[in-house]
Amino acid sequence: MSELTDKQAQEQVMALSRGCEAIYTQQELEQRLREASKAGRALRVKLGLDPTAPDIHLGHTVVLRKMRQFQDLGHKAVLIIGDYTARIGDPTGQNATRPMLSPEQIRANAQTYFDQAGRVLDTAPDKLEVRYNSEWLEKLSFAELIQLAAKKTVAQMLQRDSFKARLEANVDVYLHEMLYPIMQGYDSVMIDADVELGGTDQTFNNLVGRDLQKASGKPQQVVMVLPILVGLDGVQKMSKSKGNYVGVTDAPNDMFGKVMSIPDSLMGNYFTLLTDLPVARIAALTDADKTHPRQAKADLARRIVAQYHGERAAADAEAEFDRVFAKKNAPTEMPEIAVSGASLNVVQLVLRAGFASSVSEARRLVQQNAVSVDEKKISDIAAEVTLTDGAVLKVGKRRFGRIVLR
RNA sequence: GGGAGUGUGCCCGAGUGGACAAAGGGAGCAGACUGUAAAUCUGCCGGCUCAGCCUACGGUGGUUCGAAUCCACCCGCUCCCA
Repeated sequence: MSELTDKQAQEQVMALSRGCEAIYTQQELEQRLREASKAGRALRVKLGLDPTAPDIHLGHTVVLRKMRQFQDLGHKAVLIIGDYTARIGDPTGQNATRPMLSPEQIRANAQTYFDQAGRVLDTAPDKLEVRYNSEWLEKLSFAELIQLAAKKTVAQMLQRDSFKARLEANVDVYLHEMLYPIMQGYDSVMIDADVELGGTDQTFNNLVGRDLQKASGKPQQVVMVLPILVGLDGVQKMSKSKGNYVGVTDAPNDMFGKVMSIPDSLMGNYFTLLTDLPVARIAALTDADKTHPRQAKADLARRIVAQYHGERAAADAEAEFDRVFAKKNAPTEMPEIAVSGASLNVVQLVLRAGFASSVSEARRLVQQNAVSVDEKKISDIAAEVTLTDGAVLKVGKRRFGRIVLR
């Protein structure tokens, strides 16, 4: 890496700032970038991982993409697997009874995580370092822990929003929860982090890292806070349990369709956080007077799908989407419904296809005029459907199945 | 340790002896309208061999012709005092 000019340094800071909710501090970031280039070394950019949630969705990629940006500028990603933290309990106090994870489970989760995160990150050995925090936390003595804890005051710890809110709401805050920020901060000390990335919910923890580094006589890390991505419903944060997510392993067609279903108001946000499109372009795309929202959204969907499946798959997904939802044709590929005999009751057919989880539900769908076979609506629950090989069963707007005779 | 509350369907929440599969809201599903957007309107929203039946209001047992509702014990959660 050659030494950065003033202009280059500023440009990098500008680019790295994109999408960030906050940076502590931007000046320090610029300074760090300059120092690193001068010394010919890569910055160590830390990201802490919870090894309990290995399924990566677009929400996780916001931070991962920021990490990738650093890698592309020649810096090193340092992933910290919070195996020790996970062994002890839940850091947020949300699920008090989270089961402890065995080392094997943690390794397995971490592996899944890398397989998926590798779709965003550069996994070249010189660009990625992986550490487990049990490596140093396990060795920490009680006395050392007390010394660390002595670096922070109770008042400082109570500044954390989640603690404050819970105290005010009379919800229990356990003592050990106060130690999580300390442990995570200690991770930063141990790996000499130059920068730490994290979502807004990690702001406090990451800033504690700065404090502990300072107390240890080390340079303080720059903390870059990224927003929590809103899910497909446009309201709640994206999460698997809320079902409002797009997984990085989702098939191209699903990905495309899911993105098309987001509220228009969310497009700007997604463009900014999930694509590399220049800000000016995004402004034009999200201005309804300049671009029809439908078109802008298809553009967004195409770009996102392309990141995970390639341009070709993205184009195919778009064509398929148009075929099914704009032109109302059956998809080219659909699950098979294996049946036998000459005819079958509609309700049973819907059930067999797996499009309803109970007879009642299947019956309701039929009564609500949601079921058709080869484009012909069937609304009588007593109707017998003549089984033809290759006939298409459609339930609702998006569930299709092809009848296959056995 | 003492006292006071509270536990209802996916979630929130009303219901305090019969008309309760249980108000209302949210989520979800379906239909209309559309751009698989938003907003809006309509219907559905425990299960089944579906004009009927079964299971369900923290658990067990009891009172009663009849209990989500009353009683006893138990379990969980919360608050106050110590």
